[in-house]
Amino acid sequence: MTEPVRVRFAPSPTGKPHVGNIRTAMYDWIFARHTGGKFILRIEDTDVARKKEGALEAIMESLKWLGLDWDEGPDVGGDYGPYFQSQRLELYKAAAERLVAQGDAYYCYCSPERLEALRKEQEARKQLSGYDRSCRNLSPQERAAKEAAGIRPVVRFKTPEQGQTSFHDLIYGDVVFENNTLDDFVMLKSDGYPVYHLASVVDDHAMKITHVIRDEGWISSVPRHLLIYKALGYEPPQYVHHPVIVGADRAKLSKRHGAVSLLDFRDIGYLPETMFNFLTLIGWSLDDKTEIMTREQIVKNFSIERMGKTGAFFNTDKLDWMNGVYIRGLTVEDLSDKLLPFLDKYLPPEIKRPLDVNYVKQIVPLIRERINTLKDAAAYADFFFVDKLEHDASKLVDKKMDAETALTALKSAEETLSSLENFDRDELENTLRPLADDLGIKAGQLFSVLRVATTARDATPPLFETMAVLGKERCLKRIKAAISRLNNHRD
RNA sequence: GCCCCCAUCGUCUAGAGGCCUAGGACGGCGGCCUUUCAAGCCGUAAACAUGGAUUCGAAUUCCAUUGGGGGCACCA
Repeated sequence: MTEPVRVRFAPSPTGKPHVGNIRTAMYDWIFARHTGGKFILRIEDTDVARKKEGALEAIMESLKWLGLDWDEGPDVGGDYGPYFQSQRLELYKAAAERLVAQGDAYYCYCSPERLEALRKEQEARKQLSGYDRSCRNLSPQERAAKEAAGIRPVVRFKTPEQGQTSFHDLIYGDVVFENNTLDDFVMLKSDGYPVYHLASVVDDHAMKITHVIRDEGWISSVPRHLLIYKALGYEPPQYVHHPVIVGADRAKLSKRHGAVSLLDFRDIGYLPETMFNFLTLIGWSLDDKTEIMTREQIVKNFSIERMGKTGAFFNTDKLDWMNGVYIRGLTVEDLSDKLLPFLDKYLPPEIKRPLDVNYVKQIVPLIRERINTLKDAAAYADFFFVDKLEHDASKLVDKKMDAETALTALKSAEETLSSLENFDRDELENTLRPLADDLGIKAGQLFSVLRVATTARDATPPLFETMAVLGKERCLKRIKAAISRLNNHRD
């Protein structure tokens, strides 16, 4: 019988998680849900210096926004807590001391200065090879002297100098390392905090983690982990390393690649379902054609075997397209609700708040297939809200028309429209098409002038619908304004 | 310098020896629809890094080379 799957997302609280970090969490979560296992959130806060205020909140917020709920973690607890490594220091210390007692580790009293000098020298010789093991065989007397001098030691692992360490990665396959390419790495710092290698091994074992899913960059530290597992007599987990997301320069994604935090995408108006779908598709595919998938479909069909091993670029063009697909799939009600806070935030400040929900609902069908992010709506639809339009005289006069004709058209339109009773889409069309005939111009020409007059734009949703939503009063006012603008311009 | 990983259209990918004159998607280009802009639909250009080897047959296997990425911290 196989044990139930337990996977963990183990971020260190150093900032807002970017899409690469979060994709790892997604694979964890999807795999857990797919197998009916548990998804655990563990905070690796063992580096006091790098810890950032608000990072924990940002991590949880990111996960929640994407719908990645955790079964055990800092806030919800669980049988294997605590879930902050800073609260598990005794465990790491005990493990380290045990390894020292067993002869698999030793105390090292080398000063940071000495290590720094050593590294410098190795770099100069182009022979980086790690710690020189000078404390590996200190005599009891030597050690006592160092202790007496008040030096707080670190604990280093006694890496075998021969043999090899290998493992089978579920994505990358078999990987072999020569032990003599590894050094005696630090497990426990002098401040009593563990280093990642020790802490993650101790915790993964204590928390009964079955699969370690993390990015490819960790492959090179697996042998260290394996060595610790072996010394401690623990069974190692299955390893699942996945490729990273890269920036435009093909280097691993990081802060310097711009706005890549997941929460930034939320704030620009990408939908969580878009991000979920899109991010899984970087590095995983269902088949040779399926791209738009619900969370349920992904969970149901997910498999590690179908994950790739090549680093991938985060293509925002495709993301925009996909977000558009999801936006168009929303009901008017739903999209209106989602749009409201974005309109509120990004529409010009002089527009009266609160915005009229029912008015927004009328606008939504007109802009739905014209926006790719929720934020786009404000810039696209502001003419529905602003009070005074700034007409561009050159736009008012269509290329195929002179100012005189445009003016005449606007005046006739104003006169005709003012007598309309319903001012709905059909009535507008039934009135304006014949009007173009009467004026002796093409329908398109008339529509063009009216479009600019009523919206100050040359690209808008369909004219009749737009005018109907704007309403008779507002349209007539704007047409009048356009007429006087043209008059002034002519003089 | 040493170690590890990777390599199909511009991008994300399908492809696990013959189904590949390499499929899909985004983006590009052309067209249709059309009152503008979109959306939608149709079409089109575009890739197996290179060299060997194995095989009747290789994008698929093996070995080099080249290129890219990562690691070699009292960071994770």
